[in-house]
Formats: sequence, structure tokens, C-alpha cells
Amino acid sequence: MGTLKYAILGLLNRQEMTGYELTKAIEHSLLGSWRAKHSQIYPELKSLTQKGLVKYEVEISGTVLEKKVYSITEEGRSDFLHWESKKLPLQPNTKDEFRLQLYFSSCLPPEKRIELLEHQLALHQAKLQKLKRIIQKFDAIPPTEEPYFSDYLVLGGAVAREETSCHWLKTCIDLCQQRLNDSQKD
Amino acid sequence: MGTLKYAILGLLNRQEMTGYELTKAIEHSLLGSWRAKHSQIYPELKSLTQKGLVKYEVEISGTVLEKKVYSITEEGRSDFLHWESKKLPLQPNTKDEFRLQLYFSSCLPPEKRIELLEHQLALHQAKLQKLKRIIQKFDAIPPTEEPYFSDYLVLGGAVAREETSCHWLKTCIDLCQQRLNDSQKD
DNA sequence: CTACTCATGTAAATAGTTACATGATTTG
DNA sequence: CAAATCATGTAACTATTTACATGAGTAG
Repeated sequence: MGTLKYAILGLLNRQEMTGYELTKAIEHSLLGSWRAKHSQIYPELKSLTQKGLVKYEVEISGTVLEKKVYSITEEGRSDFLHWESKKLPLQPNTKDEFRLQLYFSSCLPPEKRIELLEHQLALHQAKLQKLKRIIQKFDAIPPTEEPYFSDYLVLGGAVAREETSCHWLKTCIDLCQQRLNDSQKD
Repeated sequence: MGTLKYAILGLLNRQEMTGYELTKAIEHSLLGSWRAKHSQIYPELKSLTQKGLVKYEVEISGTVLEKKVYSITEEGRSDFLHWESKKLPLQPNTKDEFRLQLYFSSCLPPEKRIELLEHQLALHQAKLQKLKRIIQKFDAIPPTEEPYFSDYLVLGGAVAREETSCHWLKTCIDLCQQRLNDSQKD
């Protein structure tokens, strides 16, 4: 682990930022590849500063408000680049509460199981629409050297995953429904 | 959160088990919907026992070795069933170290990025094969009331996700390669 | 002047991993 | 009899979440 470190270093490698901006960037720009609350980011920045991987300068915005603008150091950059070119192991199975619930769903009345599946389907469909609206903003595939090219790849993966989720949920609903109808015919 | 609780209650609702067997069941039978080490499971069992949601009886295996065979109580069952029929929110974006790495990969030489993608592809292909071997053991779709029916649904989802991952990684490789060739032609 | 966003932290609790620790039983 | 698996735990550390706490700047 210790991945948050690289999320921060990677972002600062592109552009200097405040802790607040890092929080927003992880929330929105990282396209769901990582997440962290500000309460985790500020202490991490403190520790990275102590280790000499990042540094900051205080800027005054308005008349009083102090902002710490963080940037990556040479040491930080070389640490980041080492991680960036490393072959990573397969990520362990994702914990997914709904999948767990579905796994145990044979103890539910058949209609209830379908209800839960349809609820999840609606949620995933909404998310898929949201992602599609974002990806439609690319009017062409950006050049490989551009950071936008990676954005495009990662976003494409997110869309593909949501499409698969929707398709899978529909298949589950169909299977449940089909068998529900069969039993009602008897 | 507190999902581990329901993973345990759900398994004990099907069958009584020792902590050791629960550990194995979460590792293998849950088909990747949850995971936990024994060092998390034993304390959780202790706490569930204190809350009266599970109970255990000591069995002697061989001549000395004591096993605690856990079973769910009525209170535990009603707690579990309440969770089991609850509409769950969309699960937050999965943290994925490789996706994060790819997101920052525009700072790598193009060949290196392809190398990382191919490494991931190989890992996902191997996993897909493993899942396919498991799903092939079902010679028909089990009846809805059977626990095996849920196994089948969840497993189907896992296969679909791996297929999507492989397809997505191949698309990424193609896009990178295509543009690499283009630039070499110049 | 009010509501919203910018801005930075800490505290407490829960969740999860890795390492430590031990010993019995079974299978080859 | 050696190796693998069964069996149960604790300790220390790391990661993450939720809640607490505060205050400035900006736009309507």
C-alpha cells in the first residue's frame, strides 16, 4: 500500500497545488482510480514534507488567508517515477457490499431479490450516463504524450465497467423473472 | 460499513462453522464479494458473541484440540435478514492502483506504458481462465431458491468483469501501439 | 448579509494488514 | 517423521472514515 502517496505525488508532478485543490483533484480528476478525504490528505502532505518529497510555499489570498501551495521535489519525482514504471500485481478482489448481499439472496422472497437488483441497475445506469456525458467531451482521441490521453483510457475503462455492470444486472433480473413466471404458471 | 459482520452472519445462517472454516469460506466461497484475514475474523466473532448475534459450542477434535463451532442466534438472524433486504447505495469507486498508474502514464516512454498494460492483461487473462473453469462446473443454471443460483449470478458477474478488463486493456494497448507506429513512420 | 465555496487542520473511532505466537492433526 | 493443513488467538501498525473545529473570501 501507501498508494495515496503516489496519487499526491503524481498530481503534484503535473502541477503545484494546495491541499484543498488536491482534495478536489482526487475527488474529480482521478476518474475514480483513487479516493481520499481531506482529513487523510493533510496529514499525508505533512509526512511527505517531512520526508522531503514535497515542499510548500505560503501564499496569501485576499488579505489574511494563508494557502500552502505544494510542489514536488526532485527526490519526490524520482520516488514517483520509480513507482510509475513498476509492474504492479493483480489487484485483489474488490469488496462489494451489493455482491455480498446478492450472494446470500436465496433466503429472500423472489420478488424482493428482483427489487434489489432493479434498484442497483437504476443506480448504475445513472452513473453510466454521467460517465458518458464526460467522455463525450472528447471530440477526438488525444495524442499519447498528452495527459488527456491517459484520462481518455481510464475513463474508457470506467464506462466499460459500468456497461458491464448494467448488462450483468439485467441478465440477473431476467433469470430471476423467467423463473418467477415459470413457477406462477404451475 | 460493518459489512464483515454480515458476511459472517450470512455464512453462519447457511451452516454452522468454526472461525477457521469461516476464514476459508470468505476466501473461497464468497467468490470475491468480500475478503478478510483470520486476524480480523476472530475478534469480530468475539464481538458478535458478546452482542448475542452468534453463539458457539466447543468441540474436541482428536484428543485435545478445541474447536469453537459458531452458529447464528435468532437475534443474529433477524439482524442479518434486515440487512439482506435493504436497498444498498451505489458502491463508491473502487480504488485501483493500476488505474492510478495508468492515469499518470503520460510521463512514461510509450514502450514502457505498453509493457505495463501487457503485464496487467496477462494477469487478468489468467484470472479469467480460472473463473471460467469454476463456472464450467455448473452444467445448468440452478433453481432460484438454491444458494447455488446466487453463486451462479455472482460468478457470472465476476467473469463479465474480467472479460471487460481484458477487452479494455487490449483496446488501450492497440491505441498506444497504433500511435507508436504512426510516430515511427514519420 | 447570507449562503456557498475556499482553506486547513485535529480527534476519535473503525477497518484492515502484517507479523508474532503456539500447538494439534492428518497425510504421504 | 516431515510437511501440510487445521486451529486460535494477539500485537503493532497502517489506512480510512466521521465528526469536530475554525475562519476567510466571494457572489448574489
